[in-house]
Amino acid sequence: MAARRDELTREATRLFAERGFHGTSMDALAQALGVQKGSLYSLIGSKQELLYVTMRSGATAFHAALDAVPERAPAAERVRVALRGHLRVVSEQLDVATVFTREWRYLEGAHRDEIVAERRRYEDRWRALLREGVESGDLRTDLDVGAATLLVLSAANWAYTWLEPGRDTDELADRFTAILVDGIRGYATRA
Amino acid sequence: MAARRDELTREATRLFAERGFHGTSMDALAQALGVQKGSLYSLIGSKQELLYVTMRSGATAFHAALDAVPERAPAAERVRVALRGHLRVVSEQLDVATVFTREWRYLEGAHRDEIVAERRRYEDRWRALLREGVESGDLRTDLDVGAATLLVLSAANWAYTWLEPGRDTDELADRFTAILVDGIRGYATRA
DNA sequence: TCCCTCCTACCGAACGGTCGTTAGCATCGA
DNA sequence: TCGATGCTAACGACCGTTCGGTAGGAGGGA
Repeated sequence: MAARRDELTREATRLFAERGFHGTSMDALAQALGVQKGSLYSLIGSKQELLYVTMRSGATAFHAALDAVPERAPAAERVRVALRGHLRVVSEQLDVATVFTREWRYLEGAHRDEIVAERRRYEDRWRALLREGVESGDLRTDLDVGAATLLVLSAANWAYTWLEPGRDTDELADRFTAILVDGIRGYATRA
Repeated sequence: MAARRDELTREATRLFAERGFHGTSMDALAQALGVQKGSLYSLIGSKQELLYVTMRSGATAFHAALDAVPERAPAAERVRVALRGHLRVVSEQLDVATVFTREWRYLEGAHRDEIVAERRRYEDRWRALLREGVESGDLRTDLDVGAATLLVLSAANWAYTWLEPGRDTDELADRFTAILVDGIRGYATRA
């Protein structure tokens, strides 16, 4: 049941991703559903609520991807799996990922606080993953964990701007991991 | 002369960065200047034009930063200088950088085409920089230049979200460069 | 010095249109 | 019969933009 409501939230996510939250009117949304804009309010309480349900499904998807990272494994392997998971979410739910990383600032009130906290928690989990790698000796002891976290999260958060839906993201994640783990320096110039 | 107009574009950039283009009304802009909204139109032709001048100064700033990268120098050093330049622009002109990377899609018509081309050219210049590093032997011959470019541009483009204005970005750029060049792998686990 | 013209900046009011939202009523399948 | 879904019409607020008018100063010619 509530199939029509799902249709609405899906269409809303798509338009929010394409034109932005403020750039999408309830009227445009209604037209996409083939319906009068007043009719939308028998399916949803407000435009804000529409944004919120998108954000919630984004938060759920990204955290679920991190849940699949094995507790006991070499750090490089854990990074690889985490990056694979993140990029897979982005490519399989590109609109959700786009809205989640770009439009969260237009949430208001308690919903906003909640989503901001979820985003922060996601970053903290990544930071912990890298810190544990240093502590276990898998990663270099002089690694700047803060900078490394920033770097990998940048790659993850920027992916929605260039990732084509349906692309093989596992291989891509592995390439990123390879660069992160071993660096770009030429063999000949290694000190 | 035209001092008042500069004041307007500066305030517009600030508000576009804070609330987004569609989230900023001409009325809010006028209030920030202490003026009636109709009065803005003796200083600027349209809201679109206001967005465009911000985008232009962003494009100019980022390209100028890349111009300062030495032609003949080890690739790692060139990456370091380029990254320093980019992050310096972001921190010194945070609002401009924010609008440039986040609000460009709301430009319309020919202005949009122009700015999109500038953004693409900037990315191409980065890609060339890394490719030349491989060709000169400074960077590993098996480096995936596309993935490496994506990685470094992600870090650059995401910086506006976390960089605090006035922070020492040179040191930060060097830390990023160090990770990119040598990787995160622990010495003990090096193959 | 005076006058006239031009320019910049702003005013207050209004334009037609769109915004998100609400109310009351109709339809229809379960 | 009842809940889900949709309609039409309207609400007040706000949108970006245009308008005619005006204050004040700069510049130039007589």
